[in-house]
This record gives sequence, C-alpha cells and structure tokens, in this order.
Amino acid sequence: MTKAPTRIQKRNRAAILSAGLDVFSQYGFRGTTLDQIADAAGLSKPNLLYYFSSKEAIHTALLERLLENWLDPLKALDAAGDPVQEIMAYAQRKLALSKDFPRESRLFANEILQGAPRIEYILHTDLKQLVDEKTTVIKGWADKGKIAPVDPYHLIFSIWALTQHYADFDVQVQAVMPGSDPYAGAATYLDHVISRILQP
Amino acid sequence: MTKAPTRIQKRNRAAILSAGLDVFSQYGFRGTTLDQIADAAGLSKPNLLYYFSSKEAIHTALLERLLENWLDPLKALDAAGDPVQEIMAYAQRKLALSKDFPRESRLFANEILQGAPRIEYILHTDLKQLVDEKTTVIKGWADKGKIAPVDPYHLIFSIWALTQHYADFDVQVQAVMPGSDPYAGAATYLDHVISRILQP
DNA sequence: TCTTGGTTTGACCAAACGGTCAAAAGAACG
DNA sequence: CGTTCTTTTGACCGTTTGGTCAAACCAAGA
Repeated sequence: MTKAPTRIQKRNRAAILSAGLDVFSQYGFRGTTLDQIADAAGLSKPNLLYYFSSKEAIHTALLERLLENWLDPLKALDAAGDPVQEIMAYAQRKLALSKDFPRESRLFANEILQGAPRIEYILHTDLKQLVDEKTTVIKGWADKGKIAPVDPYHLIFSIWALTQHYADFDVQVQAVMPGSDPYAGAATYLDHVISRILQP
Repeated sequence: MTKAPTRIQKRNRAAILSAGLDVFSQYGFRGTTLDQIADAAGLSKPNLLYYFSSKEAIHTALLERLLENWLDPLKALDAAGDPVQEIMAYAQRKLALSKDFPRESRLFANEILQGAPRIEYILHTDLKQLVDEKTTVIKGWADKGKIAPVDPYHLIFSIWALTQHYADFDVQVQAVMPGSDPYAGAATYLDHVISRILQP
C-alpha cells in the first residue's frame, strides 16, 4: 500500500510534470535534458530525481496521463445519435482538446513522429479497436444513406488532422494569421467542412 | 570560385544528406547525434565532418533543400484557372509531396513543432506573403460566387493538415489501416472533401 | 523541545556528445 | 613509376549528459 503524498510531493510532482510537458513537447524525448526540466520546474537535478527515478519515468508518466483522456472524444461518438450531429460534435470536442491542451497534443505528435516507440502497442490495440468500432458505426450510417458514402477511416483521419493542426503547427498558423485567435474561425470552418462532407 | 565536386564528394555528400534526413526527421535537431548520422551514412564521424563542418551545417543544408520546393504546389495555384479544379489540383500536388517525400515532410513537421527556430523568418516573409496572395485569389473566387464563401486561410490550413497527416502520422495511419497503401484512398477522399467544401 | 522522516543539495561519476588534428591511405594523372 | 591532391582514420579534447550518494537541511508531531 502506498502512502498518501505530502503537500510538498504534490506541488513538486505537478511542477515537474508541467515542466516536463513544456520541454518534451517541444524537443521530443531525446532532445530533452534533465537540466532543462529541472530549470523549468525550479528544482535542482538531484531533487528532480528524488521525485522521478529517471527521465524515462517522467516521460512515461506524461504519456500515461495524456492517453487517459486522448481517446475520450471518439469514445463518446454515439451510434444512437443523429449521424451528422454526432460527427460534428466529435470534431468540435477534438478541436477543444487542441485548444485547451496544445502541449499534450504536441507531446503526442512528437511521439508519433519519432515512430511511437513507447505507445505503438496502444495504437495497435486500444486505438485500432476503437477506430474499427466507430468506423463500423459510420459505415452503417453511410449504408443507410444518412450521410454521404465516405471512407470512414479517412473521415476520422481528416478530423484528427484538421483539429491537431492548430496545436501542433501553431507557430506556422500564428505566422500566417498574426495576432488572431485561430480557434474561433477554425470551429466555424470545421462545422462547414464536416456538414458539407457528410450531407447525403 | 568553387571547384567542381569529385565523384566521391558527390556520393558521400548525398549519403550524408540522406542519412541526416532519416535521423533528423525522426528525432529532431537536438535529438540527433553525429554518430547516428555517420553510422547511417556508412562513414566515420571525422570523415563526416570532412564534408560538413558541423551538425548544424547538415541540418541547414537539408532545410534549404527542402524549402526550395516546399512552396511550389501553392505557387502554382493559378488565379486564371477554374477555381474548384485549381484548389483540388493544389491539394493533390501537396498530397503527392507527402507520398513521395515523407521524410522531408517530417523534417518540416519537427522544425515547426520545435518552434521553427531556424525558419521562422521564412514563415513570416515568404510563406506569409505567398499565403496572403493566394488567399486573396480564393477570396475573389468566393466573392464572385464561384466557390462557397469559406475562410481562405482555414481552407489552406485544412489542405496542409489533410495532406501532411499521411506522412507525419504515418505510424498511426499504418496502425489503424495495416498493410494498406493509404494514399490511394486519401486521394479519392481528398477530391470528395474539397469538391464538397467548395461547391457554391 | 527533541526526534523522526521527508526533502534538498554539492560533489561526483561514467558514458556520450560535438568537434579537432596529425598522420596514414588512397585516387588521379603525367 | 613518382608526385600531388583528396580522402579516411585513430587518438584525443573539453563539455554535456543521465544518474548516484552521503551529508545537510527542514517540517511536523510527540
């Protein structure tokens, strides 16, 4: 049985995870140093290693925390709901995730770019199973003529791409549309795109 | 005046750039080591540094080579052409770039993810200018009623996102659709999406 | 207050890092 | 062949890296 964490443990663990998220999401696992994380967290390196046994442990903790909620928007897609509204709502949930958790999105993007060495098995199990289930639902809608006959896999890919782009490629978006908050326009555009794609 | 490179110089420079592209596109600049590149190129580390003066020099050479062609598909968008066909053709050119040069796409993605420290000025000058020019063209088409009244910036973002996704998130795509070539389906789906988005 | 257990740190280590250099080896050509 | 220029390499250097450890420090309850 594990003891309850002290208030100092709570504070420092949270600080380390936040600092680690900052650095890992920008430089990837190999490009990140413990000194960077320690600096960002306001701790010394040995102090940091008092709370997490290794660099790997911090990274793993972050990925696990991320994956807890990463698939939720798709899980909530309801086969019993209205097809177009369900898919549009899913896309909006995913966009909100990009807006509210851009660092997490970039951490995930970095992991995938590097070949997903630490989460590949999840892609092949949990993710694949979930996507297969929901594509079946979407294909059912298409077969019944409730939405246009689109490839459901590419439909899901396109929602991922469209939404994550605003978090992962933020620097580029900001360079092209300086000073504006792109998420408002993105939400409107996303609604337009999805409804156009799906109308039978 | 610079001398013409020998055949050995040509071979080894090409091998180094290809090896560097492999490694940089996967691990990013800071996550890449000279030993990794040297191994992948089949050269010793000092030998590698005989051809490029530093790690930075290899990375810069790769980025410069990439940027030479990266904006070409958008540049070719013709204001005098048929609106829908022009935009669809642009998207297909961009998709072909992802298919034929996935490593370059990931190198670019890595650079953007890391905050684009080496190419940010290009994003703010060349890229922004080009996008502003083409969004004006697209807005003109929309105002004349030749295409649906969509936000031209988000339209371009969506084309970038949709096409680059297949190269940058290849591991995830392969996990969800194992064994298949996603680009055939992607091309069809992309045509469907763009035509639906744009029809007035 | 004193004691106990949690917390922090400076000094340190071996390995990996980017990079240098002189010397050896090889190619090219008359 | 011999000469000249290019190419390759082993040994090396200073710095950075992930990680260790004993000792010092500090918070909190009895």
